[in-house]
Amino acid sequence: MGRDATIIDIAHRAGVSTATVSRVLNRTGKVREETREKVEAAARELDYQPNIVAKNLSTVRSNVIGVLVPDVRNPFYANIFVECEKYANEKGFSLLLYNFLESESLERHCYDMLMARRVCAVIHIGGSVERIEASPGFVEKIGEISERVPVVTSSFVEGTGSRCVEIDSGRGMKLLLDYLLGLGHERIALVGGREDDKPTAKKRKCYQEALRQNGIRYGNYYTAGSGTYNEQGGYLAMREILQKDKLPTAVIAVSDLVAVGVIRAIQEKGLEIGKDISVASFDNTYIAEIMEPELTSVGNDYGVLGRRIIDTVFDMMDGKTCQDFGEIPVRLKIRESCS
Amino acid sequence: MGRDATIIDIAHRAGVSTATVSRVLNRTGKVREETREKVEAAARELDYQPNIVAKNLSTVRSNVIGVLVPDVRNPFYANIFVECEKYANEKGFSLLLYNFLESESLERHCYDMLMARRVCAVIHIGGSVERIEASPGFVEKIGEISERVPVVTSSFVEGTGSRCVEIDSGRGMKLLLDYLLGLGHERIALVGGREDDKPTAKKRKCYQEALRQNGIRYGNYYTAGSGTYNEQGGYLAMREILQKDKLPTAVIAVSDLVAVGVIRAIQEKGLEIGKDISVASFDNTYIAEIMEPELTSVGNDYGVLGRRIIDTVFDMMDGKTCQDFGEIPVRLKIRESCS
DNA sequence: TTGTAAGCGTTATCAT
DNA sequence: ATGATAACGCTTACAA
Repeated sequence: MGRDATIIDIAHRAGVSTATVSRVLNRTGKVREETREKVEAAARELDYQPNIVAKNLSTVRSNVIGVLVPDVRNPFYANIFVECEKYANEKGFSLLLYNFLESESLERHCYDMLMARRVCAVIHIGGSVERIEASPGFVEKIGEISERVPVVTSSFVEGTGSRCVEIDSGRGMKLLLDYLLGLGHERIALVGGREDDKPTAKKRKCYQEALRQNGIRYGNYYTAGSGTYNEQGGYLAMREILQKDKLPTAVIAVSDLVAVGVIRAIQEKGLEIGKDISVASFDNTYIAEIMEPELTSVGNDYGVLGRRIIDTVFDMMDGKTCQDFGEIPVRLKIRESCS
Repeated sequence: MGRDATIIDIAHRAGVSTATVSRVLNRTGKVREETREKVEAAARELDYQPNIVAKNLSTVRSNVIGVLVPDVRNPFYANIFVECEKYANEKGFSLLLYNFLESESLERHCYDMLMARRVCAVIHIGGSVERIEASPGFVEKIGEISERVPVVTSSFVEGTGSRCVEIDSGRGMKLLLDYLLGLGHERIALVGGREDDKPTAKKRKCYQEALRQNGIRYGNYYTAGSGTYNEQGGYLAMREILQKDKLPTAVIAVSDLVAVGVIRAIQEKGLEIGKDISVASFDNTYIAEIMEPELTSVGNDYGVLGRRIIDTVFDMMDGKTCQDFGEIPVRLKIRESCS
């Protein structure tokens, strides 16, 4: 099994210089038609596969983008990843994925790995970038890195060169509330999410404002939901709520996964979803579709989110003075869990 | 923003040669304690980050492993990816993930990208490697690649240098059937999966054998399920089954996702899961946990699967004459969907 | 239009 | 124990 063919081999075979080969292969610079053909033929005959490692070293610019997410097993992040991947691959970029699994130290370590690999950009969704109180050292780190390569995050990280692509969760909450209010609900609970998380904070703020504007005050159904975003968190939070004497008629979960737990708690109590208590949530992942009853959920189009993220990365790489994108629009998908 | 510090900078600062710096940084070769300290200090002061690209070019051996899966949005693949990632990262390897999204041409293209990036190994789960009739050219391609770098697949690909790590779906089927038979079921349907897929074929074979051994013949409930592995496929297949005059008392879905569709069809018909018709499935992903009722499912420990895959990759890289691992054990997780 | 040759940041082989 | 220096495969001024 001989070593891979290199441009030197091609150059020899075609009787030209490596420079010419490079020019042909990359369609950069002028070459005579005849020469081009000779080179291309040689490349084909040798079954040439470019060595991107060498290319990257030479150009000091790799074409892999590092992607940091809490956990791809969560469909929300998987959706984002896949959509980003589609557009990135189209442009010849690959994605190096790291799951930091809720571990802050791992999250930090991932950054080191990304830098060591000289990724040409990093996309950081969730985790530290969404903390209201950034953990010490984190902002410095991201600031430092964003000086070297484009960094795109899911929330604004002040004092760094990073850009963010945010989902319009404020509007999402408004859509949800309008819908529920329109349905006649007045006792609406909000469940899940951690206290110090920006998207959650935004949702809560909108929630409180909207209720106030409608002259409703049921803040007592507003709960931290054990600070998590998973089923467990939703379940525990809902159990707590179900102990109160005056139950809500509707509950909004900060994510589909949380809603799953909420639903479980409600059903366990012998109540019926969409009848005794309506449930709606954020994200609109496939989880919402497979539940029974199907979940009414508000979410963004992951295709446009992915494209925006990648476009932002490219704009930054091109040195364009791009500002943060406006928030990604969301829409309400009405299914069966509310009435 | 000055360029990154290189080992040359460190060498200057520490007053030694780059060779020595390299030896210190990689703990390879002997260096005087004093020298070591000087170098380490210099590295620290310059905030040195190794350039893995250069290292890879120099060693002709990258340390990223390419991972090919149909779609990480499917929790089954996401589980595998995350577990592989854990062990790989531990050893200083990163995973380059590609989703080929059921597209055979994309699958092929992914291979080219992986090769161009000089990944040091490839892990290929699902898709073409599981076809009974390999698509033309595919075996050649994988054979060719497996001559260059270790290739680990989820099914045996004959005539190539690849190794496989298989899940013991035969045993899984047996567990499921024993359980169901023990519960008194005799009319057991099998739903989902494509005709020309090895794991599915294996399940079907075991299914038929086990039924025959028990003197049961309900092959008429055995269906191709529209050839898919998703909810839609399960739904359609189950609808078909529900039109027959003699309904099965239990159905086995080839995956949790398929089971979701099966359940939907059953409930739509006004029947009750676990009472009128029992449902069980393969994979035991979190989907099985969030369903209502919770799904009885047979699956493997993704932690051991991931470790086996990565271990196999390492063994192959070390040139160990490793044989295929025996099949990954599975176990039955009994929940509420059967009775 | 094409060629020459100097990097890109490491590693690893020889010397010393 | 350490230092020179030739790779590794490609890009890209600069020359011709």
